[in-house]
Amino acid sequence: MLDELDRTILEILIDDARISLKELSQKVGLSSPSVSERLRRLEERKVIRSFTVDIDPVALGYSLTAIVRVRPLPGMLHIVEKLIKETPEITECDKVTGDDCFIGKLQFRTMEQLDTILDRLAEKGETNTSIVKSSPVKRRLPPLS
Amino acid sequence: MLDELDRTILEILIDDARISLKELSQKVGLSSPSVSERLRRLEERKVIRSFTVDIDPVALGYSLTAIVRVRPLPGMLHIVEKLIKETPEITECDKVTGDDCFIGKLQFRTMEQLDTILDRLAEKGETNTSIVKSSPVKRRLPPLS
DNA sequence: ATCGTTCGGTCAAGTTCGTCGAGCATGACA
DNA sequence: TGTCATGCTCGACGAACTTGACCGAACGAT
Repeated sequence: MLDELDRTILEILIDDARISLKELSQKVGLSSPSVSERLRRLEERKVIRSFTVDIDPVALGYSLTAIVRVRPLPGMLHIVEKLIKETPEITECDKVTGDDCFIGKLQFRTMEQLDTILDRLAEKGETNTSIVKSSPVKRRLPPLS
Repeated sequence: MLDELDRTILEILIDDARISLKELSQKVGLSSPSVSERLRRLEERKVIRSFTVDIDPVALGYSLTAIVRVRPLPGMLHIVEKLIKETPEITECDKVTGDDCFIGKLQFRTMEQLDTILDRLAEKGETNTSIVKSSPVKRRLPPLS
């Protein structure tokens, strides 16, 4: 499915997606056309979803993060889902099993802003909010094995 | 702090971090040395944390995701934190205010694997697990404004 | 066993790209 | 008004990428 070379390539790209093909090919011990072709195939197979940039929310002024669980009031499920999608400060949200229906991450600048956003949600469901104090595990990949 | 051009550059890079300087500079209407310099400064200022690649966990065999909340037993906080960090299937984890102390995301292949991981955690704290059914909001950035 | 095909790989060429230095426009300020 | 800092463009040169031709190993069918 993914051979040793592919894994090496991915690990290098996770750290620096803008590395040149030449340097990348030297690190993995292949020629640059070969690596180029492997990259093409990894993208084609959707192993690589995209090359992107990791931006620090703090640098954008979003110095606070919260995790919000939402349990929509009866009949409100679709309205809540729409509201969540339309709230740009909610930067990710999953629909889950269990009592809570949605669990989302919220980036915000001030408590006042948090309050405003939660007020809107609270009209349509029960919310439960936790402020993030630190992130012991930063986003990482599970083992590539 | 971040002018219009910087925002445009970032938006383009979010979609394609491997775009050439030349093409990027054409899109933003600057010369390539200028864009190169802006990129350098965005990295220097840590607005850009890194260029990376977005890999589909499903392509790695991790077809299931769960969100786990953990409330360590008295005295177990540091042990739980260590355990979480050492569990590679936990791909992100925040320490939060409220009843739960940790909220993490878990990628796994089979229910059996989930069970094994949760068993280990349950020795040291109370856990509450929700299986992800869908992701209405995929990872995105808050407004760059 | 041998032939043909496919799948990765290399190499070399031509082209494209990035970087560097020089020079120019603008605005802040003594 | 002169000076300086900043941020830009331009052009040239060296570096990197893409493309096409070719090679060899693995493998299935005859």
